[in-house]
Amino acid sequence: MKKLSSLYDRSRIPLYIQVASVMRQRIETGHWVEGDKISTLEELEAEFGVARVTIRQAIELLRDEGLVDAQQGRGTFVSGKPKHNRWLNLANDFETMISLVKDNVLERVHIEENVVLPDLDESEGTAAAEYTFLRSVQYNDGEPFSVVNLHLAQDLFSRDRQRFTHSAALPSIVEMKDLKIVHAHQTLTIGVADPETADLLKIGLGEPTADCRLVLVDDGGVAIYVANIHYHKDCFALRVDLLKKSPVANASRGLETA
Amino acid sequence: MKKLSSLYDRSRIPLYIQVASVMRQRIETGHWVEGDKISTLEELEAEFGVARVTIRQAIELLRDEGLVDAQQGRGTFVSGKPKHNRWLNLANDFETMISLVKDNVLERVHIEENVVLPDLDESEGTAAAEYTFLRSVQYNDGEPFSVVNLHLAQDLFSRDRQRFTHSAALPSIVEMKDLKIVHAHQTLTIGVADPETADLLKIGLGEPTADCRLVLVDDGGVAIYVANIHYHKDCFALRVDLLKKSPVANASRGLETA
DNA sequence: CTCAATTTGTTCGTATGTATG
DNA sequence: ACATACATACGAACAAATTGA
Repeated sequence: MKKLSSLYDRSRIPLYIQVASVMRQRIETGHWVEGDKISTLEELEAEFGVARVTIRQAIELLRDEGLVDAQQGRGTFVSGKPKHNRWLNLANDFETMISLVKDNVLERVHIEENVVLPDLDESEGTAAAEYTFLRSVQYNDGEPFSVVNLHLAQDLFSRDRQRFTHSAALPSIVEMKDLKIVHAHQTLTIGVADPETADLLKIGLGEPTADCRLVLVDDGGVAIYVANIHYHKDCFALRVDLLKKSPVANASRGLETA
Repeated sequence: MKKLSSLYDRSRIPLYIQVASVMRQRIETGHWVEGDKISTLEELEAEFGVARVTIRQAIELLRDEGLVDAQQGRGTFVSGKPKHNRWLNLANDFETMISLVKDNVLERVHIEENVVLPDLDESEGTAAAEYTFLRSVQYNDGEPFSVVNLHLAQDLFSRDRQRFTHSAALPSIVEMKDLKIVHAHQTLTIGVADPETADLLKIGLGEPTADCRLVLVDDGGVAIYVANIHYHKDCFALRVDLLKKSPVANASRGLETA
């Protein structure tokens, strides 16, 4: 039998899904424009190095999503763009971050007091004795776009249980005048959704997410705020202005990037 | 439990791969520590709500990766962490970026002169009449970690063909004293690998990548440098210092470089 | 209008992969 | 380990719709 394509060997994800992903991206990025006739099955067959039926399966997927319209004898045409909600969620400075977070609609799904920090940090301060673990889901237009797993120093949480329980923690923290944040940083990576995250974000298990680790350290060198945030990959974009030293002026939500 | 069965509906990725992803993540995050005996097949079976054989298939995958060691009659033990090479490739300011790029080992895989910019930009300057398209792969330790698709204004390229052909473009550009960059920004999203990118990065078709669009605009408002960079998801991390050097004193928001 | 070329749609047979019990 | 069911992928052939010479 013919070997499966070499690309397929590298990831065991079904071929037709891989192909569909690529075609979907081409539509999204405008490489294939709406109304255009895309390559014929034979061309695609050759380009991707897969069987005709496999291409058809991929097109079938896109058709179900309303992205293409295949007409016998004529060709396959792009019939729409995937609605992508790219919100600029992340900020490059503390001020912007606070202002963004303040308006977030969130739902606390889990709270557990008096826990220890599970994964000790490397060089981002020392751990407090006890933390409160808070998991929340952030919504935009009723759709979940991120899951926040926050370890908040227990003594901080105890100071205003009510507020920390029902609203975003960050604004509450900055309002504590006696508290000095001497260090704050974000590290962004790409991860995969575990069962809980997948469930909360309504995505598939193992699908990619933008993972952001946000740590605040006080003047005692203690990591008082350790958050692991998983963003839905389609609801995430980060814009960095490379020349301006001042905060980016993009405080508005719902801003399109493409 | 059929909790996972419903998750499975959302992503047609084979179940045992999804399960393996989760287990891999547990090892990576330290939820399962090296040397530990992980849950028995029966427990996992119950937790994930899948058949015993499916769990075994997942464990088989992890065993091939050297992450676990299954011993008949004893149990399955964590035998190692996935080695991930997380290099901090991206920068938040222009100077840092240049210094990072300068040392990059890259291989030009494709050059095409006198092309037009394919996807016109939204609000990031006007397009030049003609561009040179350069595709290169960046290596670290012999492993490819990013693919750069660059559209460079044709007149710039013509000024030093030799150099642009064989080394990174960014340093060459900043050295042109008569050229004024008035705007530079990066936008980061999560995308999927198309056939060429997958081939060059040695990953599977449709696997997630960190996509970075980098645009430089000169004092004429022309986008002279438009790059779409695809980073291997495991070779990518972006660290943002939220307090450092950023004027937290919100008053100082002047200093326009235009 | 017919013919031929093009292009999508359908079906068959076969092999292998996935998942259950 | 086995039996079963269904999904995935291939190649090839054929059917049906469209287009234009």
